[in-house]
Amino acid sequence: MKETAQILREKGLKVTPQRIAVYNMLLNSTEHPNAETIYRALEPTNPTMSLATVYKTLDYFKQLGLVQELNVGEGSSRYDAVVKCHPHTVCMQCGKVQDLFLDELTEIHKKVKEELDFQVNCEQLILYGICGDCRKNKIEA
Amino acid sequence: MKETAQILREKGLKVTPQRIAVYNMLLNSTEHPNAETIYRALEPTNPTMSLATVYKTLDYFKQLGLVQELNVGEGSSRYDAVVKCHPHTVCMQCGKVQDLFLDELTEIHKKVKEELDFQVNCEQLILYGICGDCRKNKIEA
DNA sequence: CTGGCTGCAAAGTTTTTGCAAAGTC
DNA sequence: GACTTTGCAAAAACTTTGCAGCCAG
Repeated sequence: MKETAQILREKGLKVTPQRIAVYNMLLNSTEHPNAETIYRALEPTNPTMSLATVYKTLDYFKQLGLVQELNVGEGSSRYDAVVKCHPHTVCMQCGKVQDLFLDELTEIHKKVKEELDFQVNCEQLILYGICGDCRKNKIEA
Repeated sequence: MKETAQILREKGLKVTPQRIAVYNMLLNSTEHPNAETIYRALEPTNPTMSLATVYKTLDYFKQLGLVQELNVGEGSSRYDAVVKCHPHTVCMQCGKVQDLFLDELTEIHKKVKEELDFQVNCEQLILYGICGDCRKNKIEA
């Protein structure tokens, strides 16, 4: 696996501890954290880290295609280091956000192009519902 | 067509000029306005209308299923009086947001249920791209 | 060194809240 | 008349900005 430092350098960014920390946190997490969550996770190990830097860093990363911003209807944006367009499920009970990969979407792109003359670049599909765990807990309760 | 006043009454809401105005504006527009836009559109005819009331009204409507909130990645939320879950296209050039109806999504719901044990209630599919008009203008320019 | 990066605090946006006055039923 | 709803202003929540000092290359 490529070094985070090298990836940043290739994108023309200076390599700083803050940037490495943010990117690694996103790579090693599946929870799609928001800026605040990233900040709080990194604060203990990077005592000088500031929330503004997290925002600035995420903004750079987003523009350089290193991360994807995701808004599932909460107040704040979540971030995902998986950059390729892919759907997400959002559990309306526990709030968990999970990745998902579906082939069916390419067909939809084609159809929309033909029928509406709309050229799709990227899509965001958010499936709201109740995850298996929460359904189980509901029945037990 | 059912009277707006009657719809509100059936939902257990008191009928006020502000609520009628907001709901009618959403019904008669296809632009998926945000709270600010609604407010500015109604201000001339409803001089006492306030932005806070627009927000409160939209919040009631959302909870009662009269409108749908839509976040396409701008700072603010847009609102749609078409309540049934349906996809939207967002033109990355002109910003236009359009409705779309696709049957393919029911299949996706079924697949996600079977493979991930995730029960989908509602989905939000946003297709980002360039609309026909903008592509035409680009070629001409 | 030098230009980009950080961290702070202040400001900007969007949305929510508290409460007195007004309006609905 | 009882109880909501409104509108104002203040506050909250999230994000961006300005700038002095710091750090990577």
